[in-house]
Amino acid sequence: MNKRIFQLHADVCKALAHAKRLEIVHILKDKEAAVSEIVKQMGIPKANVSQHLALMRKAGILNTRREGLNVYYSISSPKIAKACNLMREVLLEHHMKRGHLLMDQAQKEK
Amino acid sequence: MNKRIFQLHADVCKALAHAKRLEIVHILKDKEAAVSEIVKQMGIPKANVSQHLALMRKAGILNTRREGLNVYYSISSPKIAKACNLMREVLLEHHMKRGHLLMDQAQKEK
DNA sequence: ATATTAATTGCAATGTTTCTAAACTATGCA
DNA sequence: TGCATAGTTTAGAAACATTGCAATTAATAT
Repeated sequence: MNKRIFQLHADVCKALAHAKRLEIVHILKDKEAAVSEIVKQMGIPKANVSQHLALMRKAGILNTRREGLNVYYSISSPKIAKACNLMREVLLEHHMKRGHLLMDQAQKEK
Repeated sequence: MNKRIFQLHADVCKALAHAKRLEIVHILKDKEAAVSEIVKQMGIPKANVSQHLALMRKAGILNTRREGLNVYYSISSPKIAKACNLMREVLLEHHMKRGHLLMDQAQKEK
């Protein structure tokens, strides 16, 4: 196995390895959205959203298209959504097994 | 959608987001291996391998078992291997499409 | 031209990750 | 016990990532 492939693969993983970016992927999972729409749904500064979008675009995860004032982002491959779902299943398996009841923990915060 | 789930998901992604860790996952993909076996295959310091293994174990990606002097690591869920394969396909699609011929680049190095 | 709205970029501050080297723990055996 | 082998942990330095804020670019309309 070629070590360069592991590095490229790691770059894709890194691009997904952030809660806000996974939230963006979730927002885009079945329809494109303009930056301002994503900002509205996430409630964080536009500059920060833009930075995360640029990073994922650079990693080949998102595509972009301008229409007038708006820039629309979309997921570039359905396989990314599938990979995300598989990983979510893994984490649910593990955290449920260990008695980490996600819903209970969720109630302790914002 | 609960924001905590995105954080947990990001934690799993982070645990995979490193070339050496993906190489370890590849080594373990269909059989367990002792630390010294992984060290031999990778050619990097044992302490460093141990750190990466501990990180993935903490993230729930690897399981561990001691037998005498040796500690054997294995992948805890086949879904992780599947998720890795999907992601690898995505990266191959994207890099091939763009004329980044991986094999050519590979010949320039070790 | 100027103004307006949408989005991106540069930069500094802060926090996180990775690595090496050395110290340490665990097991087995003479 | 003492010693060797296998693994882990710690400490500290360097590299990298994240964020907010201000400045900037882009498109459009007046």
